Amino acid sequence: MYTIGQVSEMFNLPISTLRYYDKEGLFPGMERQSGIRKFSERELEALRVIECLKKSGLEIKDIKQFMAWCVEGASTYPNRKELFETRKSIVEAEMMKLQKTLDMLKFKCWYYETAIRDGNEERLNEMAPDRFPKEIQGLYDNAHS
Amino acid sequence: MYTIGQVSEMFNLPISTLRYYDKEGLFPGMERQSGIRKFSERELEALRVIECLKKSGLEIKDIKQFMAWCVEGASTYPNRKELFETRKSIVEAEMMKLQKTLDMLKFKCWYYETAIRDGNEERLNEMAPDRFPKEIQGLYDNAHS
DNA sequence: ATAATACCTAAACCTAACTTTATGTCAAGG
DNA sequence: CCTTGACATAAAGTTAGGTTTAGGTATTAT
Repeated sequence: MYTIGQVSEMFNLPISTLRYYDKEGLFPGMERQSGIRKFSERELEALRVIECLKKSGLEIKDIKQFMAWCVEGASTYPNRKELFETRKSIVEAEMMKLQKTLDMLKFKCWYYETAIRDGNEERLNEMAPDRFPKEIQGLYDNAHS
Repeated sequence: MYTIGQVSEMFNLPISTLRYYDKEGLFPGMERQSGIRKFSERELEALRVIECLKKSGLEIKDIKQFMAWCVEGASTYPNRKELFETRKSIVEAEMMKLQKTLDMLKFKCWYYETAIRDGNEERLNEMAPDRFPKEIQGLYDNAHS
């Protein structure tokens, strides 16, 4: 059993955030001893799931729904599975977008390295994309597709 | 030359967003004809960079700074290059975090598939992580590291 | 000529996810 | 005893990144 302060340290989250999560119903049925929250292993796992679902773009109110399903029991397994399948697809799509972003950033790094070497952007701006070095062309194409 | 409505369609961005970006100084020196914005190829490329930098987590005010550097000329090439290098590192770190998130989501998909087959979570909850199927163990380890 | 469109501005409004503030309880140490 | 530190609550405040509203201008179609 952990106090809010210990959990705050363990997860590197402000105490105010943990209290906010609790208020929003993200720890249904958390124990208390004379008003003081007692975080058990169940709440720590909840917190891991919260961080995962948040990162996947899920809103607090929908995380609350998931936690409510967990309390409801075996009948909600399909709901929970579908939720994770959906978040998985969303994160996969997000990673592809981020890869494009990354390719654009790498292209721009090359662009400015070249501009610094040249002292200006004239040569770059007159260069057709198919005259870029081959690996840069790949970045450029992916970033602009 | 394009009107704000055309650019809105091309980039699938609300007109209000384009005007907001302009107000925030993200299109320095954009042309106007009797008050009406004229988006040139320069602004379209700016917009591509804006979307890229936004996705990398950069704030509007810092994107404005970058646009100001572009106006300033060749002396700011090093600043611009460093900005892109930094964003690149940040996006790379972000992708690793997202990969962990994804592994957690995949693990949970397997978990609920199994729970549905078993009808309950008892067997799962008594199973030590090293008894998970091999590919699931990999996901679990990465997600919990 | 009038009505629909597409543009313009300034300023108010919105939302999620926290964070801060003000106030209070309680246990342990000096 | 009294101060310090960790906990508690309710309610107000914050922030970024837009969006909406209210009011106006200018061009085009009927």
